[in-house]
Parts: sequence; structure tokens; C-alpha cells
Amino acid sequence: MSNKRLTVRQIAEIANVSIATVSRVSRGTGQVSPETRERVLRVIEEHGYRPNQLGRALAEQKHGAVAIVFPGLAGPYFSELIQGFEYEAMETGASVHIVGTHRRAAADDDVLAMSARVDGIAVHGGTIKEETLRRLAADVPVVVLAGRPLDGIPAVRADNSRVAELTRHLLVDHGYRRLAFVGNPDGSPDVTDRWEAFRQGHRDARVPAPKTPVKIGLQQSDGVIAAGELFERANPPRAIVCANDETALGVLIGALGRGLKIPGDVAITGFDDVAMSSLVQPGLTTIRQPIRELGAVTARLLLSGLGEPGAVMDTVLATELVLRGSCGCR
Amino acid sequence: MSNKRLTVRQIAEIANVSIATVSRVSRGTGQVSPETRERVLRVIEEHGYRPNQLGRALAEQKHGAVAIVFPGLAGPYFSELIQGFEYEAMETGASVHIVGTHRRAAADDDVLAMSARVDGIAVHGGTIKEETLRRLAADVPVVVLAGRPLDGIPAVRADNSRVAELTRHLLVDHGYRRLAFVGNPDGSPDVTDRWEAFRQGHRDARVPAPKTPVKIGLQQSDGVIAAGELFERANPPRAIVCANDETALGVLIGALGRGLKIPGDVAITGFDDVAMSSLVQPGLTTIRQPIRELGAVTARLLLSGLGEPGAVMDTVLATELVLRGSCGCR
DNA sequence: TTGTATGCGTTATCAG
DNA sequence: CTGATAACGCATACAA
Repeated sequence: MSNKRLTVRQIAEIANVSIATVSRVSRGTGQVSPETRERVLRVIEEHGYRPNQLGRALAEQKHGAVAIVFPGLAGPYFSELIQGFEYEAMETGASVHIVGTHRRAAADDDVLAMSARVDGIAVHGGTIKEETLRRLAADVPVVVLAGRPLDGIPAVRADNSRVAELTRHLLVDHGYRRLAFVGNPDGSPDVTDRWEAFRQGHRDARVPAPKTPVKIGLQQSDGVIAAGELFERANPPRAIVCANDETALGVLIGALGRGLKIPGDVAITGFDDVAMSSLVQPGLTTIRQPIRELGAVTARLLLSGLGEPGAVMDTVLATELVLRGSCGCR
Repeated sequence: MSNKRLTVRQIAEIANVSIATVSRVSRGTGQVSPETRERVLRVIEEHGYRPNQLGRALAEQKHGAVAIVFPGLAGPYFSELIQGFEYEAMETGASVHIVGTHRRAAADDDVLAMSARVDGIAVHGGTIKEETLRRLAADVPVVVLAGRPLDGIPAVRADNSRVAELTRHLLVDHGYRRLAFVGNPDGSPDVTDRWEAFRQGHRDARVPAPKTPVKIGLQQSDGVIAAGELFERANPPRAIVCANDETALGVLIGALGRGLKIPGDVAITGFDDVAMSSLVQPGLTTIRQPIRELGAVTARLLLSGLGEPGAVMDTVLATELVLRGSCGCR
């Protein structure tokens, strides 16, 4: 186990060339005569030589790695996001550190420490304090993912304002009253935007909006818990707008478990359009955001060398309203 | 942005000492006189000096990082597993690379490339070929997570055999016949073990077992799809044993959506005991495995320097049968 | 086209 | 207790 690998020097000696030539051959840069290249290549192949990442990193003054920071990893949203990010990063040969803060106390310090190990960091909105974000950006290139630009830090996000359109659809097209919003705006820029759009939709339709959202997390289990609260009310809501599909599915499961009819007794909508949303009965009305693309764009931005004047500071990706059965359509 | 950090040399110059002394002070090793230490410490503090990770890594000949390789990141199972692993790794100051293979073609190569960047790799069962695993283990310490030991490679896993007990419970205590197993044994050691235990349970109860499982993935959406297939059969199963909770929840949602009664029309069981399982109506009967602990034990093993003679080759963590409403209990 | 020599930032050894 | 100095493995400007 753990055989000692050979170094440039040893390969150079065996192939009877200088270490410079070995380096040139192994990384394909500079001019090398065909015969020499052939010979060196054979030795490299034969001994399974691969340049030591540590030495290379030090010489090149770069880690060849980037990091992406999340609140947690649960659910298909993060999975998709990471896939998009990871794939794009791999393309350029960079490896990816994934940091889940899991609302740990030391999370901010961990992220700061991470800055010493990577060439850039993507930070998901709502994971670390703004102050920490600023300090981080002083050490290393940073992109905010699913949040707003801050000072010189660029952001990549989806168009959450479409929730206003969805809300208007429920109020006007279906004529529902007594809507509820499920999701906690505190600490999540996405949820904040969606809650605001929910209220905007009410204003557009000239219907008074609820004063407070049902503050709860973004996982499916949170949705079940929210359902428990909402359906026990004396005057339960006619329609429930959830901050994401996961909670919407949780609410839907809670409703189904109570024998409620959807959308007959209650309409439910989400945000994301994850795989489950088109599979449940009835299908979940939601807003599709290009999650994978979000991750990919973030990675590209991070790896394209930020900070030049005239750089893109805010990238907002389009979203799309997807009408299925759970809102009352069809 | 990206201010250039100071080096040992500059700190040494400012503090009027040698770089050796700065190193000693900054890492707290060796003997330094109180006055000198004080002075150097002040300079370090003042200039916010932190040793460059690249230089340190090269000098110490270690990366200070470990990796954990997964098939995908979807679902609470992986989230929990990673949390357990990450927390334990952070304790020792190591950072964590998370690699999702996402059934990519180049996954094996990516994992191999990863070996040049870390001090150890935990590989989840069913992610890469055995051959790749062996080559990997030649380069770097490896632990198999949720799989079986291979050659010299140790494994950490949960006791899947308890599925036999669960199966027996359904067959004997509840007297169900026509059970189905949902999950694809190919490529997942855990599912293989559970499928085998399912058959063992039938043998124990002297009931003929189904010849084939419903081969499908481990996500909730796969469960919904499985439900579609199972409930369309001319002779649908009386009880469904799922390879994990996610698929079980998917099946349950599919059943609920069709208006089926659980457990009246069909009993459903899972494996894992994720948060959702105690929240759905009826509660999901399942087998609890200590997911977080699984991750933690793996990290500890990986960081404790493997490979000595007499090392632990196989760690099997206990699981527990959790009876709720979905199997017919209560 | 090829080789020599230097730098990258630390840690660690060995004299003093 | 402190300081020179040698690794660590690679990339690259500069010479030949």
C-alpha cells in the first residue's frame, strides 16, 4: 500500500534527460524533439509517473481546487447544484471541496480556513455572515450563489420574482383567498425574495396578504410539520405557496395523510421543479429554475478570474411557471 | 481583493529573528524564550500572518485533506453520512473533498486523480469498480464505506441482515404473503445484502421468496415509479420491502395518491429511519442504522493511519428494527 | 532543442 | 535558545 511514487528527478535520470525536459513532456508545454518526447513518455508510462500535486501547486502558486459552501446537503436541489458546479470545475481540471455548514457554530471559521486551500469559493446565500463573506473575499475570489451581490462580490441566482406571477394565478385565475406562505425568509436570500414576490402578487391582485410566513426549514420533513400546523388551524388556508418543492411535497404528503383532497380542499405550489414534482398525484404546480445551470455558471465565473474592471456582478437566470394539478389547473 | 499574504521570511525580518524561530512560534513546537515568542507572536498577529498551506503541505509531505466518494448526493442518507464524516475530519484539522460520481463515465479516473490530492479516501460501496479500488489503494489509504472489505482494504458498514428479521415479522407475525422487494442489488453492496436477507427471511419462515426484486434506484422518485409498476400488476403485492426509506416513502406516496390504504391494502417498510419516516401517516416501519456514526467511524479509521498489522478490517454497526404503522403494527 | 539554476513557503536537522 | 541550511517536487526563465 502507498508505494512511494517517483519524482521528476528519477524519471529524468532514467530517461537520460534533464528534469526540465521531463516537466515539458509531462505537461505538454514547450518544444521537445519527437524522439526525446517518445523516450521520456515511455519511461513515464512504464513507471506510472504522475507529477506530485504538492510540488506542482507550490511552483504554480495555485491549488487547482475550488470550494462550494452550502447550508446543508439534503435534498435534490443541492445535489443538482453540486453536479452542475462539479462538472464544470472538473472540465478545467480543478477539484472541488464541498463544505456543509450544517448550522454549526464554527462554520464561519471553517469557511475562512478553507480560503487557504483553494483558488476560489462559491458561497450559497444564507450560509455565513456578511462580515465573514467580506473577509473571505479579501483572501480569495468569491462568488455568491443564490444570493445578492455584496460590495465587490458577484452573484449568480435565479429569478424569484416569478412567484408573484404564481401568486396572482392563484388569486385571480383560480379565485382563491386565504393563501399561506411556507418558508423562513430569515437567513435565506432566495426565500426572502420569494416571500416578497408572494406579497407583491397580492398587491398586484389587490388582495391583502398574510402578515407572516410559516417559518420553517426547506426540507420535506419541515413541510410535513408545516402541514400539521396549517391544517389544525380553525380557518385553514385555501392555497399554500411553499418556498421550494421539498416543503411543498411535505405539505402534500401531510394533506394526503389527513385525507384532504388536492386541489379540492387545498391547493399547493412549490419552487424548483424537482423530479418528484411531476410524479406525485396530483402533479405539483411549481416554478422551474435551472438548478444545474446555476451551479455551472457559478463555477465558470469563479474559474474565469474575477475582479477585472467591467466584470459581471450579477447574473440572474430565467425561471418558468409550470402548471400542474396541485393548483387546480386541469 | 486577494491581498498577497506575508511569508515566514518577511515575518522573520520584521521580528528580527530567523525563519526557523517564526516557524517554531507559529506552530508552537520546540523551545523559544518567552520574550522572543512574545515579540514574534505580536508581529504575526499584527500582520495577520498564516502559514501558506502549499508550502506546509510540501514540507510535511501531506495534504491535510481526505476525500469521500459517493454515487450521488441526493437524499438525507448521504447528507447525514457526510455530516458524520466531515465533523470527525474537521476535528483533526483535515478538510474534506466530496466526490459525487453521478454515474459519470469518467468517474473512476476522477477518483484515481483524487488520490494525488488527499491523504486518504473513503469510498462508498458501489461507486467504482473493484479493479479501480485496488489501484487506488496502492496509492493512498482507502476505507470502504457501506461495502465489504476487499483484499487489504478495510470496510465500515451497518448490519443489513436485520432485514431477515423484518421479513419474518411480515410473514409470520402479520401473516402476509406475496411480498415484493424494491431495490437494485446490482452495484450496491447494501442493497445486495438486504435482498439476500429478504430471501433469508423467507427461508426462515419456510415461505417461497420472489425470484427477482423490482430493480430501481434509491431515490424517492424511484419509489413512485416502482409503485406505478407494482400497483398495476394483476396480483399486486400484499407487502413491499424497500431497500431504503426514500424509495419506501416514494412507494407510500404512490399508494396514497392511488387512494390505497396503508397497511390495509398494502404494507410498506424501509431501511434507514430518516426524519420523514416518523412523520408520514402512517409512520414507516423501518430499520434504523446509525448513519452519522457510520460516517464518523469511517473518518476516524481513515485518519488513524491504516495498514498496520492487526488493524481492524471490518466494522459492522448494529441496526434496530423500528415498528410503526405501515407494516400493520398498532 | 536541451540543460542549469532558481524560486515557491514551509518544516526540520544540525551546529552554534 | 537560536540561526543557517537543506530538503520537499515541480515549473520556468535564462543559457547554452
